[in-house]
Amino acid sequence: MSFEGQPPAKMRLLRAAAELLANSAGAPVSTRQITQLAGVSAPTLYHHFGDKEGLFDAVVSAGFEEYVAGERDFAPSGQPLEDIRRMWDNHVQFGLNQPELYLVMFGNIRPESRPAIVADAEALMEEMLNKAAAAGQLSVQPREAARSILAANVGVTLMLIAEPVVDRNLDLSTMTRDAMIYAVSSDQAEQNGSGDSGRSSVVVAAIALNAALQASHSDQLSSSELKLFLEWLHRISTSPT
Amino acid sequence: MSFEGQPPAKMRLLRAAAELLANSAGAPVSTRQITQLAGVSAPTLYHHFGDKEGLFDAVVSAGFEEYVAGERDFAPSGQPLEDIRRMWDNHVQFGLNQPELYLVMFGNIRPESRPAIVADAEALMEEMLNKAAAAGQLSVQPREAARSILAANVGVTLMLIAEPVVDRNLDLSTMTRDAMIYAVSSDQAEQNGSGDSGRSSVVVAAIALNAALQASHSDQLSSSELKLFLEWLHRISTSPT
DNA sequence: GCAGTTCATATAGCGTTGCTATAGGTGCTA
DNA sequence: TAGCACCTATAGCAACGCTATATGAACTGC
Repeated sequence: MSFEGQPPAKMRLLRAAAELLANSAGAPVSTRQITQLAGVSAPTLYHHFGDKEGLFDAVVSAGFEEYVAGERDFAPSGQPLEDIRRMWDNHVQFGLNQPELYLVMFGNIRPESRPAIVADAEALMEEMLNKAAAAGQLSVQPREAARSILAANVGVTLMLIAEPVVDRNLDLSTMTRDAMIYAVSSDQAEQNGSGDSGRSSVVVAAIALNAALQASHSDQLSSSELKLFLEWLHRISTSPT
Repeated sequence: MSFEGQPPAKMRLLRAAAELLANSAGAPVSTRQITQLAGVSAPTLYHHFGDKEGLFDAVVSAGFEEYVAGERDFAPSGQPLEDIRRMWDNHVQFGLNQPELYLVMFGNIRPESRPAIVADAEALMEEMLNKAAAAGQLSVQPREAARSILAANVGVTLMLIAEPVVDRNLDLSTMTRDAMIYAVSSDQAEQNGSGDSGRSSVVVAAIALNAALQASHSDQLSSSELKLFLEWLHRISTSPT
């Protein structure tokens, strides 16, 4: 997190607050700790930031801008939905790397003090989804999809933060992520991310197709063909992960 | 919120805390306010609840147990997925009715102080999902689905709480809810509401499986089997709507 | 080169917070 | 009635967020 370009005391306050917040492990961070670490007196803090929350907002803004900047640096992959997956994962990683910052941002949001950051995050997500919509891959409004996906993203990240580090399981994130994208995209063949989630997506798709075939009395295959088809389907569905 | 059966001072503390918390509009509630309203002195609070957070936990527990009780009173509709929708809506409504309580429960959860309530909520959701799984309507493990849905549910509720009351739009909740259930359920023709995808679920599933197979290099079928399998898949995928 | 203004920082301390060391009362069982 | 838990109160500590006030430095206009 860099705070260049700020007057020295202001910058040192930001740095001190960020550092203490990052290492506080849930304990509240006091203004006295911050001003002491910054080598500065109390009124300086209030001169620059108004109050404690103002300082924290500034820290969060800086952190979030960095996150957004990193987000934008991704070369678009040409697959908007893939970009959105990467965005989701980045969001989760940001939260897990800086849980205190994240809790300040998304854990304590209230109507009267809603950080503009939430709106920024929504806008960023919407921007990505616009590309997906332009490519005909979206079945709902980009704005609504963005809000929906972001809400789920926040919920998942908070849940993961709340879990003891040892049994944090990112499958929760992957699964929810894909569920949201799946539900929002029109071209569901786009699904299944590259890499390690590929196989389990095959299984899911096979399960879905299996169930769909059972219910639909499709007549595209003869009964003998169908029998063999279902057998293969079963073999795929029960393949080891 | 009822606290019957408690010793008088303890009960009055719980009631006072609940009332102040409900009307605090985001402002922090002090132990002095609570003890004064309860007509009790400070040490009494600490005797019964250990510390402030202990008291808040107790308030939250009582509120949540009431919510759970109401949840269980629903006569099962026979359509598990419909019950889950109702459960989701109830959760959101609970959060919007008691935002302060809700933020204490889900907004500030940390590994070292994770309320057992989250686990309870997960268990409750899982219980419902088990019925769906028994009815063959689930394409993923009930436990994972429960965690995933609950995470999204929490995220949506927090987002709605963060919004000014005037432009709160429950469509965010409905859409995310249906997206999660849609993605988690096996029988996607079962979906109501936005079933406007046009294509039959068989086709969608076949397309999905096709794409998934292309990307995953599955070795569950021999190359000749796979060739025929894909051909059939293609035939299903291109069947007339 | 100097007065006026503005910005940045410091000393000291106010009121409130969460919490506790200590002790007194109350009602039960023996 | 003695003893013993349990519950509650008085008084006060250390830490908190924050501010009234004052001092120094840097720039501005003449």
